[in-house]
Parts: sequence; C-alpha cells; structure tokens
Amino acid sequence: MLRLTNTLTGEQEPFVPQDKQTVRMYTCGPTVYDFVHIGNLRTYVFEDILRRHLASKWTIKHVMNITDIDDKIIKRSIETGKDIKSYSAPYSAAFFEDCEKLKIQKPEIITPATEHIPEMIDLINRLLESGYAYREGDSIYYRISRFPNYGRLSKLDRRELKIGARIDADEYEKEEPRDFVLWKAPKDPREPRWEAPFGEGRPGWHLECSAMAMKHLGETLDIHCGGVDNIFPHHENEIAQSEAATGRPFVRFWIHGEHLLVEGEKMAKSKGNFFTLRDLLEKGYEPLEIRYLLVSVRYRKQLNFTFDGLREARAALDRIKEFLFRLTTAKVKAGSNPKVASALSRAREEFEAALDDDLNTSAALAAVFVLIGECNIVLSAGELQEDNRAEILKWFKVIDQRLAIIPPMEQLVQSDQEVEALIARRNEARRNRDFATSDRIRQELLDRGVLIEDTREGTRWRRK
RNA sequence: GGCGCCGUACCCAAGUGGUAAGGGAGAGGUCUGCAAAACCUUUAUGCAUCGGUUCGAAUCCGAUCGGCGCCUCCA
Repeated sequence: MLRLTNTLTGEQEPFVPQDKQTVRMYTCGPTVYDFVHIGNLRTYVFEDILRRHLASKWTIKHVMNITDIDDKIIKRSIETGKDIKSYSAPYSAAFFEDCEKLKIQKPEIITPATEHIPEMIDLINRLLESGYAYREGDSIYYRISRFPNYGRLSKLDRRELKIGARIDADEYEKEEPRDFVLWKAPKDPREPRWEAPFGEGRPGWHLECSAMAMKHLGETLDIHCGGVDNIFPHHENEIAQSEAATGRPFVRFWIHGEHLLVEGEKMAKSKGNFFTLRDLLEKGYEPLEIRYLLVSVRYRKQLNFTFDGLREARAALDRIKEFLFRLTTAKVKAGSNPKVASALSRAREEFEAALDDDLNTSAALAAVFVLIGECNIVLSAGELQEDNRAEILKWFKVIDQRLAIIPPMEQLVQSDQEVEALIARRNEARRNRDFATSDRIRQELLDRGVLIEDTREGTRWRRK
C-alpha cells in the first residue's frame, strides 16, 4: 500500500489511481531561459523516483510542461536579438540532456506552452463567461474574491495574503492586488503575442499548467508535483483557475519536493554557490554520484548539498560496485543457500515497504546495504551458491529500475588480454619473489586505471 | 508580522509510543611479500534544551533555544 504526503491535507494518505489502473500525473517542468540548476534537478529526480515506483504498480500517464514563454525568456530574447523559440530551444535541449545524464525518465507527454495557446484562450473564455475573470485595461485577471477556497493548499487566509503581497500599483490596475493575470497585453512592440477574442497578448504563467494538464489528463488529476516554492502562488492559482472552470476537484494528491540547500544556504548566484549539472561534471563528479546523493535523502526533507556529500556518495557507490564485482567473479557451487535466500527476500520486502512509505529512499538504500553486508560474510565463507547469485543479480536489476543508482557492471568484468598478460607477468614475478618487478607492474596497471586485488582465489582486477 | 518544515554519533541519514537502520570517516583485525584495494569488527545508556503525559518517549503535549523555507519570479 503506497502512502504519499498530500500537501492538501498535510498528511500521508494511501494512494490508488482514481480509475485503479492508470496514474494521471502532472509535474511542473522547467522555464527554459537558462540551464537548470542542481536544485531544479533534485525535484526532477524526486519526481522520477515517484514515477518509477508508480510504474511498478500501475500504468502511468505523466505530463510535464516546458515553459517556453515568460518574462525572462522575452527579456533575454530581445536582448540577444533572437525570437523566443530560437532563444529557448537550446536550453530546452540542454534540459533533456541533463535529465538523460541523471537517468531521469521522459514523461509520456511533454507540453511546450507555446503549442497550447488555443487551450489557454479557451480556458480564459470559460472564466470570463462565468465571472471568475475580468478585463482591466487590455489584460485579463482572475477574480480571487469569487473563489472561496482560495488559500486552501497554501494555508494562507485572505487577510494575510493582503498583508504579504507586494502591490504592483504602477503596472497593473487590478480590482484587488492579489488577483493574478491570465492574459497579458503587450507593453513592448517587440514582445511576442497571440490573437485572442479578448485582444492580442500572451498567457500568464499559471494558466498554462491548468490548460495543458486538463487537456491531456482530464479535469481531475491523480497527482500534481512540483517544488515547495510552487505551492504559493503557482499551484494555488492553478487550483483556482481549474476548479472555477470545471466545478470539480483539480488534483487529488499534491506532492511537493523540498528544496536543496548548498552548504546549508539557499542556492543563489550572488552567493557563488549556484551549480548546474554541467558545473559539477566539469569539476569531475560523475552523474551517478550526483543522482545517488539526490536520491539518498527523502524528497520532503531539505537536502544539504555539499562536496563532502558527493564524495560520500561516490564511496557508497563503490561499495555497491565492489559487491557486484565480488559476487560476479566469485567461484560458487550449484544450489541455493537458504540463509542467503531468506536474507534476500527480507531485503526485497523492506525495500518495497520503504518506497511505499512515502518514498523513503534512505530506508530503501539501507535495505540494500544490509543485504550486501550479509552476503559479503557468506561470500567470505565461500557459502554463497549459484542460485543465490542469480537471484541477487536479478534483484539488483530491479533496484536499478526503481532508483537507477546501480553502477554498470559491463566494464568492470570485461576481459582485456593485455591486462591479463601483465597480471600474469606480475604473478610470475611474485612467485620468484621479485617484488620490485611485481610492484612496478602493479603501478603500471594503476596508471592505466586498472586496480589489482590479490585474493585467496587469485588476482582479480577492475577498472577504477 | 503570518504560515510551514527541521534539529538523531565526527559528517550524511532512517526510525513518529516498546528500548537507537544504513552510508561515509576514524580505530582495531583478516587477507597479502607488502599494500593503496577488499572484507570483518567496532564507534550515541543517547536522539537541541527544560518540563509534562505514560508501565514505557527520539517518538505524544507545552515552553525555550537554534537552523531553513514560503508569504514577490523561483524546483
């Protein structure tokens, strides 16, 4: 039984898709005005873990938007003399490259905002007709006073909103400061615009998610995700727009990922602690290490990103890698050791239970490491058997489907005649007690990235 | 000011009423010609502090201290 923390209630609730078969999930994607940063990626990794876990139980229809029209994009495209499409396209492509490096699976449907303008216009029309929207100047606004449930998600009541909200009195002539824009009339002749019955302009940010989510997933979604900063105002406004238009609940489960901090502080360009994936790769960190670190802390807890943490992630991955290597290369007898078999089934159960428990990835990883420890002892005693090995390797494939953090094995065990020959020469030297030569060969191999280990069963090697 | 999250060993981090998972690091040991590898063992009478409830609390309640986030574009 999967339980997830629903922001709407603040509590863990059992999750089952409304039609018992297909999970309809929407996640807020990037605004492609620049490269995404490691904090953005934490959220996408959390959503990836959620999607992989859901997919192990039900079919999944996952929609993610690409915000390719917004103030920042317009500003920068004007500055660089490009149209918005050619300005944003490279960042959009870069985003998918970053996701691929971090093994984030692609959603079934990806929706660029600029390809859904008619749906947005339609939604505005419905809101205008029902009195939830109004025109002021040449723009269209949402009338929050018409929507009594406003603030339910973010638990802000109206009075406090008024105090907290900063008023943009110069720019907008809204009925109330907290009202938000649905359709923006152009202010600058260079701004992109679309024709609409209520005048040319462009969509407000909140509108796109409502329009695109409902187009592809229906009026009530099972799950809607995003970072905690989106709870207010973005998701609150999505609810207001969608529910005003349909009269139905927009989302059953709102699930929000906490922020990533860097060295205990909010990431900000001005603090110099702002990292993109590219920055980290340039520093020599591996995508898998980064993903491991992001996965190792549960999504609803702030994650303090540090370089020490990355090094620890590397060490933890090495432990997994070493175990798989040892398991694969061990000489084992046919049959099955019942002690190992029961340890494995316990590990499996704990792993699934942990993920079912609101995606407790820390506990899921712990279950994996407990099994590794138990198996290492059995391996040392030479009591692990062929069936155990096959079952364990099979399970690690499952783990990799779920968490995508298992180091690839192929290059670890691939044969290399040159290396084998050098090892043979080294062992010859060792037999002759010519340790100067054997150490020289070991160093030579190490320089080539090959690590030698002398074990009771002979010398084995792997690439670093 | 309002709303919310968090504080567990040297570091990261599970555990939300039954007596402290896991990873890293350190220390011992095994193996080895040696070892940098690997493996094993070990490291919190204690869970920010103080008080309360309870047979029993890291877990519930209250207060205090500290950190973070949102209330404005933001994952």
